[in-house]
Amino acid sequence: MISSLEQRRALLAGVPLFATVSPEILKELAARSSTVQLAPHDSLFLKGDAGERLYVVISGLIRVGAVSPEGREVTYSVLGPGELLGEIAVLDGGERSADATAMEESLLLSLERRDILTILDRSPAQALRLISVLCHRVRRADEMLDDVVFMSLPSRLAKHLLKLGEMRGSGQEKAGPVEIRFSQQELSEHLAISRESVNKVLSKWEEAGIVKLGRGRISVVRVALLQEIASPT
Amino acid sequence: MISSLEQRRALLAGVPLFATVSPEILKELAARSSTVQLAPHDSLFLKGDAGERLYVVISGLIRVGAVSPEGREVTYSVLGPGELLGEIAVLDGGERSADATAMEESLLLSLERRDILTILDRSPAQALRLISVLCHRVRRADEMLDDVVFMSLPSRLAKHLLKLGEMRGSGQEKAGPVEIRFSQQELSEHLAISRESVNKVLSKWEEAGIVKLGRGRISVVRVALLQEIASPT
DNA sequence: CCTGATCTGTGAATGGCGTCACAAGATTTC
DNA sequence: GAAATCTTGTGACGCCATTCACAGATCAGG
Repeated sequence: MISSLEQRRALLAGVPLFATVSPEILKELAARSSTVQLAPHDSLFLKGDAGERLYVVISGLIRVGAVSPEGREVTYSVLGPGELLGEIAVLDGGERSADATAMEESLLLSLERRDILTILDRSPAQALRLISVLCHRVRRADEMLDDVVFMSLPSRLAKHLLKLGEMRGSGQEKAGPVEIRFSQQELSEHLAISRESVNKVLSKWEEAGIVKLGRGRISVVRVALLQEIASPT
Repeated sequence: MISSLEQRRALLAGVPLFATVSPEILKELAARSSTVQLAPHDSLFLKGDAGERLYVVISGLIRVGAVSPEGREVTYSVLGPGELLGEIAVLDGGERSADATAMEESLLLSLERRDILTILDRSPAQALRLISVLCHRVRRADEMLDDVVFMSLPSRLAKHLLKLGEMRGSGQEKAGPVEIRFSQQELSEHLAISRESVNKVLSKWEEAGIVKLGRGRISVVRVALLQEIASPT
């Protein structure tokens, strides 16, 4: 558990967004920050909530998405260590624009809206950094739309697996096959496709020797082949 | 044609983004701005271009989207008078993230990247305004994704027609049926669905008395019914 | 160790939507 | 005014993915 102020300061300093913040302010920010720990499937906030806090992912994976009236889900993005979360509502003062849920054990730092606004107000350089984070969000959202509209189901699944692989793999490197620790049910929810379809595609891939399947686990044996499938062709 | 400096200043002043800019700066901005006139189907820029200019729509409609390798299209958004265009590349210095094309005769004001950056650097208030424009973009992109994933083809078409109707209708009010002046071919491209499907749905609606069809034209007779179809249910 | 709950694996039926193939009116062009 | 080009209208066909309906495997807890 992270409680030491110095630890929190160091974590904030490592976040790209705060790279240009002066040491004094960073220290103050760290002092005003708090931590949130989430177990898998815990919800951080729901679409429509009031949003007074902004989060930085320290460790773990957070899924940002929404649920349709009928209960189907979309995923807008999957965020990992160092990434910002919940900015939209904090910055424009509106409701949460999406649900945020932990995909695994996760630790976040949280900052208050007014602290953020104070910093932005004092430092144009800081505002510009935030602007570029937001630009990145827009680009990513557009890309997501491309994927859903243009790519086949197998391609989208392949791309998702590769992304999950590299997000969790960051640190342990290319030691052997990439392990994805999600059930087929979860994968299908991430991508808004049916569980059965996921299974059929994965089974084919297993036959082809691209992956190995286990309960709640997928080992990607031939990464290059998956990349081929994931590419638009 | 708009060439007078005073006219350009007035136009800029009307854009929400520049509402808090001081009169002197606004005047300078106006002096450094230029205008672009586009005929229907003219391209303003393409995805991948270098983006040194930001645009404000004065009149007309601009479609922002992309084309897949196979030639299919997605639409990220449709922008009308007062809206900003091309911010992403200008702000983060990257390539154009999408294609921008005029859907009808359109007039734009254009500003240079460095002029924008100067303003942002001088005024945190201005940066905050821009941040909220970007937040809006993200929300809209997410909504678009919802629509594509959750809504049926007829619902999406209905929603699109309603949107086009209100974007062009702004000014002429609810005088009689709403007229949409696009061919079924164009509508199908906007929504990344086939022309034939568009036709079949529209034909059903015509039978039901919801719309009246003509060459290159759709009159929405019963707006309320369309709204019903467009709602998620 | 037994019982539910959670996964995975499949096959059959269904349906939405794209593709293909035309046909025929409307517009433009020369 | 004849030809070429757009546009709308429709039916046939097929694919892809969802839904439904099970069955076996594995795991968690009383």
